[in-house]
Amino acid sequence: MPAGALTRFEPRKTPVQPRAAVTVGAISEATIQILLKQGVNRLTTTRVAERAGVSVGTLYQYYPNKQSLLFAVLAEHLDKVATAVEAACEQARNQPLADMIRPVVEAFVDAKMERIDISVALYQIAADVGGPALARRLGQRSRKALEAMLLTASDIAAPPDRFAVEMMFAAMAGATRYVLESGASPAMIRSLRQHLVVLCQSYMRAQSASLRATAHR
Amino acid sequence: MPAGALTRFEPRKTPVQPRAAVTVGAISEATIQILLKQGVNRLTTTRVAERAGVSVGTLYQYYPNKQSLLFAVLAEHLDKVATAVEAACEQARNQPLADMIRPVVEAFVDAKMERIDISVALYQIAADVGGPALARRLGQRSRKALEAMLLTASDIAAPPDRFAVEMMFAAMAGATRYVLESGASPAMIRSLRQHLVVLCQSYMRAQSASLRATAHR
Amino acid sequence: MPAGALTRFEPRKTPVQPRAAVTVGAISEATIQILLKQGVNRLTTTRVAERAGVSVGTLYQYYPNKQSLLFAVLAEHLDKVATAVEAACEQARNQPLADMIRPVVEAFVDAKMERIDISVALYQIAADVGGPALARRLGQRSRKALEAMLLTASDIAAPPDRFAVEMMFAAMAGATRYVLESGASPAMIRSLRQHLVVLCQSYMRAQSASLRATAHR
Amino acid sequence: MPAGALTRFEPRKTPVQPRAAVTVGAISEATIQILLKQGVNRLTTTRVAERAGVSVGTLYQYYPNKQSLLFAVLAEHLDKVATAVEAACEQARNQPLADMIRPVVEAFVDAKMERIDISVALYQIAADVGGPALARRLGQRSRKALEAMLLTASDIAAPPDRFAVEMMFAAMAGATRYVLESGASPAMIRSLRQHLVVLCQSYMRAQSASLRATAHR
DNA sequence: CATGAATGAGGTTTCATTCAT
DNA sequence: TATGAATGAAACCTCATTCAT
Repeated sequence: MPAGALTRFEPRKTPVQPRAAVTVGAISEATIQILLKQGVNRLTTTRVAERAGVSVGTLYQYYPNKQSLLFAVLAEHLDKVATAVEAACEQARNQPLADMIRPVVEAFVDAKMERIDISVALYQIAADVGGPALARRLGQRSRKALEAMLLTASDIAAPPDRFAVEMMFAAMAGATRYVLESGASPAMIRSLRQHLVVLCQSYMRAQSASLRATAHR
Repeated sequence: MPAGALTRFEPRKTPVQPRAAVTVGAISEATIQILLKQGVNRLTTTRVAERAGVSVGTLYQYYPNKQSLLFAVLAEHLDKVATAVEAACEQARNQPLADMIRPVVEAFVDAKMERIDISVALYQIAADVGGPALARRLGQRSRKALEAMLLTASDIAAPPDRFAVEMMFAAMAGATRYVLESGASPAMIRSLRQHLVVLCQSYMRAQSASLRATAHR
Repeated sequence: MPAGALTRFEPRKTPVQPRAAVTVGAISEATIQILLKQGVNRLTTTRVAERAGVSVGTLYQYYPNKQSLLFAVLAEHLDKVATAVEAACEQARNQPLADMIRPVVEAFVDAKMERIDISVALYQIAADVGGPALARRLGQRSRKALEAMLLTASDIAAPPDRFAVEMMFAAMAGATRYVLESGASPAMIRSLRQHLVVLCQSYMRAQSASLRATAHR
Repeated sequence: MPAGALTRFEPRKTPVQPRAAVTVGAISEATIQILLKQGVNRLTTTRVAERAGVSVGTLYQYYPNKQSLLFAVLAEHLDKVATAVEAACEQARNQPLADMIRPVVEAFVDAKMERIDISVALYQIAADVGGPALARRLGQRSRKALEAMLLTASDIAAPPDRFAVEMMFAAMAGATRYVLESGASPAMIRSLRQHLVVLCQSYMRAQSASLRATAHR
């Protein structure tokens, strides 16, 4: 996906009247439902409209094409996740490394799990619709928040470098995806939370330790 | 994708005659090429056949339907990766933990990067064709090999548990995917290799360390 | 288009209030603009209304349907042309044939060229909206005016017959259309004027000359 | 229509097998029939295919889109007319002006009238599909043939200039169109033939006479 | 009167798959 | 066995028109 291609998916018009806002919400929700119950291949604009209780024409008043609909749903979800991570990073400043990582990781997992259905549904459409590009955008936002937070860690001389933070985030996302696509039982989710905390803590520690050694010399 | 759904995608017949093998190879390669140059949405059986230099009819002699074709291509790739990981695990037995992890991680990354084009192309179709299920299958194979290897580690009392190994693998796969979908410049790939080694080593160390502590007491 | 079909297109009501007249004018103008800038295929009632600065609902207050709108615009234009020709015929009575033809032809060309944009735009919709029938109506009006004028020609015994006059008019319209659809540069328009004068003069002369010869014998 | 836009309409593949040739012919004919019996607005690709006795899919094997179908039908017709005019011009060389004009005009009218249905049908689609551009192309071909012929006229010093020839052709086409769209009874067609001969003869005579006068001086 | 959200029939086009040659 | 013309269901999307506000 070339840079800037994301603009193609912008919604057609923002609903102003209350009636319209309801309609748009119903369409979003219908999209998720169909994705979950029927799968991407059976996701058609007609079916979405039908389930949302409106006509296709109405759907196309708000989204210029099918992709923009999927894009909007995906973007909204990713935005929520990124926002949750950012908030957690804000909260967790000025603490030892391990105490920073834990709440952030937990915030990420919790945000993903709040609407498990949505999370699972959206993996299916990420491939079309510029999913990678969106994911990268989300990754960058989170990375910045993480970096800012790590600068305030009370027990390390220098924070891990930019790439390490990206790696951590990508690893976290990958493991979460794996669990979600494997069924995501409550037990698994609990394990995921705990293991991801350990994984991120030890990785960050490893990346910053060497720097601290250098700094102390 | 419900369990057992994978059998639906098996190819129609295994080519034994040399001519047939060539044809099948050409079709596979054509699939990748089109995926890369035109995207999933423009991947049609007719186009694949055309690029492979055969007629659609011939394509349908080897694959009962489009999904089975995609499935075959994806399965072949994942199989190569799993095999590479298994071989590395075999090789790396009876060594300290860190010296085990490194070659295995590197084997994984290298297997993925050997045909970057294929890896990238296949992310696009994974959703359609039972990708998650296949990935899980791959994950299990690799996990078994890893577990067997870890049992022989010379410097830990007890290996990380099953879930931790799965986590590690999923994290590795997720980070790799992120890099591949971000463009995968040679520099990034090098960084990925190094960071993943550290990530996996420190995570495995963390998971086994506590056990060792317990064991030593 | 069957005879009588034109009545179906009459506008819904003639605006009497000044505000309404402004609205109707804006709608007409918007129709032309869209026709020119976007083409018939993108001419939608919504777009016309939008460009005219009113809502679709308002548009439908003045025109019962899309066709009636197009019809009105086309009819208005053709009416102006016919009126211009009639006026010229009125003015040019009681003169030698050649001196009659010239001002009438020039009046026709000038009427068409006064709003080149409209002329060009309307060729696009003529087919849909009973254009041929309207054109015939225009042709008849002009023919009558021409016949009346030709009866007063000072230098011929008998005027060309009815069919010849129709031919002349059709030929004039055809040549004008050709020039308009070829781009209608100022130079071409000048040439068109001159050549059409010659063409019509010589044709009319030819048609009436024989009669004169007969009459003189 | 911008220059070069015509290439967009080229047919998708030329039929080679006899079965395919039949199919293509049937599609063309069906297009004309629907145009005549139902009008442009009811001309849909589905309907064309249905009447041709094939499926829509088949239609799209030979024409990449609806426009290309219409374009092909129109182009074929115009080509026949141009060819007829060229042949007539070829035949009529080295004669007095009037004896040249007559057969050429008659050839044009006859070519148009050979399939009156097609001629009438096609006026409807000319507006889309680059009709003006095609008509211009036809005009140029005919003009060249006419110019070449006029150079051999035995009774004039210099032939009419390029623009005059174009005018004559456009006038002829316009008058013919008028008659066709007015119903084209046999009687009208006979009159049209005769009048157009006179019109063209007298116009060409008028345009070349002045030159002859110049030449004799 | 004006607005503009909603409607839904219907149009264009694609593409997996079959089967006569 | 290989071919590729034919199929037709089904997808996406548009737009003239209505009607509750």
